[in-house]
Amino acid sequence: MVFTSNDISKWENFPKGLRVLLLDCGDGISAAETRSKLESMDYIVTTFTDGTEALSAVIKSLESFHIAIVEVNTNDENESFKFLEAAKDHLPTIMISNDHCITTTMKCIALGAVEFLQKPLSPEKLKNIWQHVVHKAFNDGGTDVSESLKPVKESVVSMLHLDTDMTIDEKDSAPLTPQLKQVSRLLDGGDRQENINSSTEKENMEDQDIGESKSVDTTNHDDNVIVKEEKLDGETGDTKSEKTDSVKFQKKEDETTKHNNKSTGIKNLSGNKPSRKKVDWTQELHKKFVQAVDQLGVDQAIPSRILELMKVDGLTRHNVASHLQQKFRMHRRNILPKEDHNHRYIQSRENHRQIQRQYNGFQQQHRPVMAYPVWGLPGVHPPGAVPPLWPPPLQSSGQLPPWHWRPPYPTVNVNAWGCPVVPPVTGPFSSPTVTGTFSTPPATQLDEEMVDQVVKEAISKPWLPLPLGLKPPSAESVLAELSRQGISAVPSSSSSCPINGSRRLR
DNA sequence: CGGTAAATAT
DNA sequence: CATATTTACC
Repeated sequence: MVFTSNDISKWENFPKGLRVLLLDCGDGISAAETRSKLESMDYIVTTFTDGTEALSAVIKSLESFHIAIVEVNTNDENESFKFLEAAKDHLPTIMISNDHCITTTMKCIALGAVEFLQKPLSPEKLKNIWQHVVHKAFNDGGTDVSESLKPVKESVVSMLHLDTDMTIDEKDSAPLTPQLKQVSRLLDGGDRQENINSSTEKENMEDQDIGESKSVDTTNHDDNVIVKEEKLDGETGDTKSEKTDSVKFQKKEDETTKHNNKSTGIKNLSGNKPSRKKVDWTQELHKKFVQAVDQLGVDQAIPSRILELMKVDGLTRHNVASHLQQKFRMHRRNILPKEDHNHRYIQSRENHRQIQRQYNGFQQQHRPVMAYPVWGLPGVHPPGAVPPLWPPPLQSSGQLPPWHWRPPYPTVNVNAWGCPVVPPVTGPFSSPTVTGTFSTPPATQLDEEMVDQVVKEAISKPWLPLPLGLKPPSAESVLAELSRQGISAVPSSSSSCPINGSRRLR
């Protein structure tokens, strides 16, 4: 697996080191108790009994706090509220109290507290407060947010860059910035995008948001839609020549099944001027491509055939050939060594590449959710399941990024609190992401690093044959599966020859 | 046509 | 600077 025991331990320690400003204007007793609880969480606590001092500390950033927790004393609330109002813009501020009155709670929230916690505090309640920090760091960008949150944001950003970023289509790599403008989709009346979380705007609501929902919960949320935006080609002066017309990649969903189409890869911009060139190999498209190749069998996967099977209008044989060549065969060669002498060379070279390449570009964009998603395509047409989402649809609000994938470079800013920025997701979500993605390679003795490399490779390049004994389904199995699903043959034109073996003449 | 390499675009 | 995709060629 991708995990090393080390990583896991880091996970568990995660929120550790969060720097908390604790303000309790009342008796020092409850403060001491609270402090103790916070410290038991491994947070670094600094207690204040004077609101003004506390505020001063926040503003001067003498200490870099990540979050403030303020005790609301039933008798003297004002001091607390005063602090809250002044500090809320700088730090996410949580109010705590023995007073369980809804009015008090409401007031706290209304005044800008990110959360109101009833005492007694419990580890459960304290465990996730870091989420407010991240939320604040992100959504309250600009302004007066405490400097201490900057590093937090950077860390998270770099982490998210891993996968998030690209998912949203290079241009608006702003998923990280407060304004995640999902303007986009000016295209076809498609509008599948069911929800685009716009947690961004209206900062005023923001706080309440959190308050109500009880916690920011950056964890999961099922897949969301990808904000995909068709590039309006700068189609400048296309007046003559390019008879671009036909090139609208029509995605004809062969699968009539519901198929939640998340980011639609190729979309025909309504009325757009057909993009003349440049095929966008998105999930949809690639998926078709892969299906086609699969059906044909790697051996007979030949551009023209693939093209037919894909049934994508406007796609040219060349596009396909190129994709095929570049994405499949090229790699296959490097991986499936042939000559012994060259072997070593190639191998090491490949390794080297991997290390350098790190996560970016194509690979990043399309990090598969499953180890061998596409080839497996058990669910190509299956009415119910549409498994392989090549470029994983993480996105918007609570996409749960595979944070566990250690970025190649230091992502976690040392100034940020805690070790890794891996959320201590404890819910049901954590496992799915992490597990079952691929079978452990039989790499008994191999160095962990190496295994890691290989696995990453496999994960990141679904179009490749699996290394280390993992093998893609045979064409037969794929066909079998297809027929099992009632798709015994490819309909219409030419190909209805389910038996891939037969090559056709043409 | 199918494959590649070189050229470009990102 | 590396990768993705398109073009040019064989």
